[in-house]
Amino acid sequence: MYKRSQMAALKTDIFHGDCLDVLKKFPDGKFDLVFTSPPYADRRKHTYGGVKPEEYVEWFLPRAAEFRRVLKSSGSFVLNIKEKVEDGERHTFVLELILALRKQGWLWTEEYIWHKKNCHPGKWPNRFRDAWERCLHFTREKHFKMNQEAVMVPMGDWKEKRLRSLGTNDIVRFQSRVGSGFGKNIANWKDRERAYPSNVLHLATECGNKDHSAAFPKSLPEWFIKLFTDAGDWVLDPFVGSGTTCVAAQELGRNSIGIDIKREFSELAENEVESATMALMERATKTNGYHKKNKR
Amino acid sequence: MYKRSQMAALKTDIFHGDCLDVLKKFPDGKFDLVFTSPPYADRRKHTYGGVKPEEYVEWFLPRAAEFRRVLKSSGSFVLNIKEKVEDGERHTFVLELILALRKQGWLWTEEYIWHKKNCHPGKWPNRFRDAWERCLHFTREKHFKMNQEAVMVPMGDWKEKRLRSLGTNDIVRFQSRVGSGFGKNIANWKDRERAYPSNVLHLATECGNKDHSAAFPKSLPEWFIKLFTDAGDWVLDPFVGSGTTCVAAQELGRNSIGIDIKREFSELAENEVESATMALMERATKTNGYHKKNKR
DNA sequence: AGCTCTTATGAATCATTGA
DNA sequence: GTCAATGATTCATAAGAGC
Repeated sequence: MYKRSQMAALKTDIFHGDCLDVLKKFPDGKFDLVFTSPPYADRRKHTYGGVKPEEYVEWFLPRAAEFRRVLKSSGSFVLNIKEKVEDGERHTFVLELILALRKQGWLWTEEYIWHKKNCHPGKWPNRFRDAWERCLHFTREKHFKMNQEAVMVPMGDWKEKRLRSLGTNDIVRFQSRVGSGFGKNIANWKDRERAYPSNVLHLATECGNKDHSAAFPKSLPEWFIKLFTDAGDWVLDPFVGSGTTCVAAQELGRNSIGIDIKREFSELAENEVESATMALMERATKTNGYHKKNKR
Repeated sequence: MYKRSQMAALKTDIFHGDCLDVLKKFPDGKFDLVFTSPPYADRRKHTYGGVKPEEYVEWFLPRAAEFRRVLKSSGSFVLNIKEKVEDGERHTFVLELILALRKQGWLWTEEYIWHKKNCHPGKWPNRFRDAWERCLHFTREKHFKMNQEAVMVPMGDWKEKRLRSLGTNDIVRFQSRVGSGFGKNIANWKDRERAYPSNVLHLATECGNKDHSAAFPKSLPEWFIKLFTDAGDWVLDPFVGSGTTCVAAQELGRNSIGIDIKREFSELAENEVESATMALMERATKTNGYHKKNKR
């Protein structure tokens, strides 16, 4: 919850264009976190992104160099990505990208796993449903900003009391919450103890009744924003899509810049951010309502 | 549960030596599955395996060539591995290994994630607990043996509610199909109690009362043995350690060969297999007890 | 408010058909 | 023959409606 005065100071801007060009405007070391989910390599030319797997690394590297320039030395770069299947095999372009980014000077500090609890259904003779994506964590330096306490998870004495009455599915689900820090019921639990999460995040993909679709749920950037930035810091998403990262940043009191090459996306992102702003302000107004009324 | 006669026909052998040499004894295409968790690369020389990260790929490749030779063309090679942290960064030798194995002719069909539900505790300033490992799935051919039904899991509780009435969207989806698919499909769903798993495995690490610790729980090889072999097939673990893979294979009615270069391990594995055999036979004896008594 | 129940849909992949 | 489009298959979640 943020007061109006704080919100007013917050900046959230969406730019239309190729991040390679747009980022030229920004000074060195502006951002504390780059979080993004770039267009995945795709064999078909005319889909969004349309970068062929063979050319992906080459296409990505100059952009990554700009991310590196505008990132603070204490900052983090989190890349949400997953290789598709082509011709029955997993692509190797993500592996090659990791190797190439290291050559560019990035440290491959960690690989977080996003476990998609409700992955896409389907059945094939040679594989199961793909229920995970990589969240690659790169840094410029060995020492970087990390607020581990910000993503701690409440834990109850669930082992003794509840475990027996639950089915296996519930246990998995419970573990999921402990691992991720999300889930509505968590607020209701008595906060007896708090535990650090692991490097496996259990989040469902958002599949509400929205007319557009984000690549990832808001809770994904939320988690990394809380972990790698403080309030008032600057977050960048160079492939912002429908604006999810910027909305998350704004709601958490961080400044953010989003860039997208598709006009329909940058416009959509602006709308998303705007309506999120309205919602936040409304909440803030209600919270401060009594004072405001009296002052008038 | 297997009868004595079946068990008697089962072979489970442990060999001492470097798998590169030992495998020379075996003919081409003997095995249906190679499941293993090799010694991890380690900077410190005197630990088990003692292979340096820089030399890991070079060390692994000739052995992988032998695995490939002794594997049936319909077989699978599952490699449980995870890069350690060195100097604050994740090693890249696993990525390089995947690329090298593809060059050797393997197909990188899939990457399964083993989510370690109760992973090792610990706290570091720059990372969380590591709660996952890779299970890399390589094959020789695009079409290979896969018994998906053998690893199906109970469905979530959503099913009962869902099936009471079909949503309009379901109807639309069904209608998009040709002709009589509608009724057929409902029947499919109604009888379905079990669902196919995803490529994320939720298994706890074993923390039993044993005085030694296996690298992975028995349930890990069990899952892949059920998935990629039939009863009576042949399983190989070229770095068998304490024998977990062979025990799992035997209990599932598969023949198996285990190899380890450390004598203490190959001996331990033999003991493990032997006591597992005893346990199995005892169970079988009890099951068949009535007949046996009468026959005597 | 807090349940239960309904409904849409999601960075999927393979086999088949069509150009 | 190569490449692109379409259909078939499938599970779990959360928003929204109803009570």
